[in-house]
Amino acid sequence: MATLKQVALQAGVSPSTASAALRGLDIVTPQTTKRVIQAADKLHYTTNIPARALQTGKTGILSLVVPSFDNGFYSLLAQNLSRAAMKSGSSLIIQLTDYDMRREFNLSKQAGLSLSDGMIICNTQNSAQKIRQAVGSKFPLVVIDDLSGAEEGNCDFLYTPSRAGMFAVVHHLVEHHLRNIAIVGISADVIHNIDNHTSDQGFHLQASRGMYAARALEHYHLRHDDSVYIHAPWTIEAGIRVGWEYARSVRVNHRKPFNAFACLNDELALGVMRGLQSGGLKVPSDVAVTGFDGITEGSHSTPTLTTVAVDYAGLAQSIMQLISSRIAAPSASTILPRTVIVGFHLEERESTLTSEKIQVQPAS
Amino acid sequence: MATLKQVALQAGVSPSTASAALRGLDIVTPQTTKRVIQAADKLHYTTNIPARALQTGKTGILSLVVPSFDNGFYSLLAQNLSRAAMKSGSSLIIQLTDYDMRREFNLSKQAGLSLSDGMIICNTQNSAQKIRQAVGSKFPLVVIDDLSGAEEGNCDFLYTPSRAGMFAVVHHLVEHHLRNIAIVGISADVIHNIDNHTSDQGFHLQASRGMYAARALEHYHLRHDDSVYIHAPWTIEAGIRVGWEYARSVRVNHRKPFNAFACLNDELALGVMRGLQSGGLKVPSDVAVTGFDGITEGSHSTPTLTTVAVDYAGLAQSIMQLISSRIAAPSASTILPRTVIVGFHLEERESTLTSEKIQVQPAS
DNA sequence: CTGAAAGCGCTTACAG
DNA sequence: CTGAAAGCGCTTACAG
Repeated sequence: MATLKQVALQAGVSPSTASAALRGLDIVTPQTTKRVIQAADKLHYTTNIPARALQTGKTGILSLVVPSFDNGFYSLLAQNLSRAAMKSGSSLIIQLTDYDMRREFNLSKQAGLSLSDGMIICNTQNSAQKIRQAVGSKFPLVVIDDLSGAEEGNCDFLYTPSRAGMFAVVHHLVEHHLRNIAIVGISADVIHNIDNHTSDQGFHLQASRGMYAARALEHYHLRHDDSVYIHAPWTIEAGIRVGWEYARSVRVNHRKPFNAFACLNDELALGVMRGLQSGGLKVPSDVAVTGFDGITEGSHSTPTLTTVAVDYAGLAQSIMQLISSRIAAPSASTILPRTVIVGFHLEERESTLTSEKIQVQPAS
Repeated sequence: MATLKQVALQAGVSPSTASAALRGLDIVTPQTTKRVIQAADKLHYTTNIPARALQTGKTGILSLVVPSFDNGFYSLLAQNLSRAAMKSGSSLIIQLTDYDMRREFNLSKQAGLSLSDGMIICNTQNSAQKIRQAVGSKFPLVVIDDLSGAEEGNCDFLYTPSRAGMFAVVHHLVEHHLRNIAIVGISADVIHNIDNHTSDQGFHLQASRGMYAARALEHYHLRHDDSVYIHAPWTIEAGIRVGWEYARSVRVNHRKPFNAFACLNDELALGVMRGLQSGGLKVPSDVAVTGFDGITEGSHSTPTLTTVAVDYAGLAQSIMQLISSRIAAPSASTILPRTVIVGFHLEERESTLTSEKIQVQPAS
């Protein structure tokens, strides 16, 4: 490995000049710059990152902390962020918490160390405030779907489009005459208590997405008594159970209380479809199903899944902007916390495909 | 951020002693060690990685280069490797090539630089030899399912269990009376020419897995004329097309030439099932389907997919062993190239579930 | 515009 | 067993 010193020697300049030339500083003559670059090429020089990092304090590495890749949301996030990082010349270290509180905390702590310039985290076990403690007060930090909802911790917040997304889903269902909608992934209890103790309990995403679903039902004058909310963890397994149970109750009672299941994420929706089908119900003709996230699996399932497809490229881009600006900022300056809500589009697929579609006039 | 110097001062020793103490070298008195550790704790000291790296040449970072996370194989690999790396105190940088040759080459080059201690790559566009060129001759390198099959490049090779896996699949199908087996994902041409120009064309995995499938058919005295091999890229989309086409031909000709489709990877298998079903055929009663890889989607599909489930934890562990030993080795010493074939088990699921199962005596 | 000097925070011989 | 010195490969003020 050639060093800067060798390059400087080869080019007949001092290391300082070589350094400036290679970084394209315009305080150096075009000619010398050229000479230096040629020398560098000849020697296959590449700057030693740790050495530069030691001096500048910047490694060009970003940390991404997510619970797991089992949920397609996180692997899409990782994939898009990895691309975006590469484009801006950074590398991405990806660490998994496996939904473990201590590991989440420790990984944050590590990230705040000397290795990376900033961290993006999908924290599921510790509040943003706690994460901030772990990384240190000045460390660039982006929190995705903040679990506390408190937006404390002096970092940048990024949210999936729960409000607009759930409204779009309900609008879409109503357009298709599907007016008996169950909301899967939230209990009526939580909906009722949302205003009392919103955010201090660590499942803000679930609660807020559920709440917006409830608001959307009201908005379109749909049934929204307690029986409409079906509690379930946001996993495929839980979804299967919900679908299966419902199918069983239909068989027993000879009644179909719902014609659509709006699930609060895709995993759940995928499970629900499977459960319904193995229970003998047809999707969408007996019951339509919708998801939220736009994970890849939903485009390959049988039937394919109508869902709120998050704009992952945009998500990654926003993250890079937020974090880059903090990394670039002189440490003295304070950028105030910012909040970004990601874009989406409603991906209409087979799971809500009914023959007729009507034009809906939303209630004012 | 506290520095080693400050810790030393606090503990009343020299930086060199503090350094040795913190690294647990036994050349330092237990008492002083203890004092140093206490001082470090008190000051929340953590060693500056770039500074250490500058000195030692080791960053504790490993690079993983994969094409994309769209194929569940790569995200499972990443997930398991990330865990394994964490366990041994390293971090994992994950980079995506998007199946682009230049990017694959450039990322390898970067990895060989000063940032990471070693690289694990699923190269799909450049031969191992080319990758070796990019990273430099001494850089620790593990190649997964080497695309050239030439095993040149002086690195460690890791393979998925194509031979044993395909034999297990065919054995399983035969046990279930499914003796008319199509192999999906390889053309008869390649099978015929396998011995002539095995490996020089950059799709060794496809060719060798296909070849072992062919051998397995022969072994069990099954039909293995050309019509049995169905060419298709290893993607869901291609699989859908294959399944759909077959269903159509069955409708037209009123004949079912196959009762099982053994697909060379899971993506393909998932697509085939979908294509068959939307073409009106039932899986497994009309045609059984098997995959290869054991990606998560196969446990959630309808029906769930019988597949060769690779031992991902073992895979990750093997990789860590291979690469750690090279990193630890004094640069003078040369470790000869090693080859590891990963373990697996045949995951029997619904896609091959038939009522009866027979005991097979493999042909000798 | 260019170069000599200092230093980032560690580890590694080498004396004592 | 411990410490003073040198140095890893850069960049950053500061003179010229």
